[in-house]
Amino acid sequence: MPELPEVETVRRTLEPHLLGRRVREIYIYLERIVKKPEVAEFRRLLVNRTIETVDRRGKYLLLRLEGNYTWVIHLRMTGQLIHTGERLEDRHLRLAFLLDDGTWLNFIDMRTFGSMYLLPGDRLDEIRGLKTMGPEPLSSDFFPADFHARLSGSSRPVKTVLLDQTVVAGLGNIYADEALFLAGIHPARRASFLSENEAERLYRAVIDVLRQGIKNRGTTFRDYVDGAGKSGSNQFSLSVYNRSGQACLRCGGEIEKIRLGGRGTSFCPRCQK
DNA sequence: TGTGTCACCTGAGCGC
DNA sequence: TGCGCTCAGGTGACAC
Repeated sequence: MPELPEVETVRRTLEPHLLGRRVREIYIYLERIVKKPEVAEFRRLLVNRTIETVDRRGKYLLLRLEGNYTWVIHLRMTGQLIHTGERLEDRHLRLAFLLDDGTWLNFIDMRTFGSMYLLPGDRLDEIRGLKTMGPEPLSSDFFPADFHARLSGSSRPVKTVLLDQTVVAGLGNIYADEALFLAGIHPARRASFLSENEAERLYRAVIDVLRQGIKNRGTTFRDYVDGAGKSGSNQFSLSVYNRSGQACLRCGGEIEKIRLGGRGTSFCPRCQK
């Protein structure tokens, strides 16, 4: 599932192919992927506009276009954005963009949760997820004290709080479980009960697991591929996620799986207190 | 206002 | 072999 490291890897692999390019034609096979504006206006605004930057905020890709427009893409659960020489033949191809150099940007999404927007740069606040998004965990304005304060303000389980994009941007189920294991914190602990020391351990762990995920070019269990269609390798470096019933790599105890906030949550009951 | 639950979706895996 | 059920999870909407 695309979380921050996966979206960042997609961004990095697409950037050299998209910078300075213009969309020549758009093929839309599933209109509801386009959330704003109306499909006809989306098409009119996007065609022949030069892509000036390829950025990321949390799990959103932000393609800045000439004329101060931003093309916003969220991959949600199974979205793939793949640059190719030919249009891909795939039953889950939802949109295809022919670029001015004759190459293609394919948007494949099996479960069709993905979303696209095209808005003037000063109207990005119309996307609620962007407007309310918390600090970027790999940026210089993410501080332990602020992170602790955000945790302290919630009585929810700490795992649930880590998934809240208004608290910290970009974490999903995989990296939240991994960060909690690295920090030695039980996922069901009330966030507001974490000590300053524990919050700082978790802060470091969040940064570490995200950096490792980027270094390994993302985690591929089934659907995720980068902008070139290649799988990541971080699934071979995970400690707890998708390892329930197996031995903990640290203590040898059995990894357990519970549900928190409706999400499967893997952890080591011996190592995480 | 904070929190929990559900719907959106499709395919894989499982039991019968 | 085929059917039905459950599970996977990011986010917004809704209820309390």
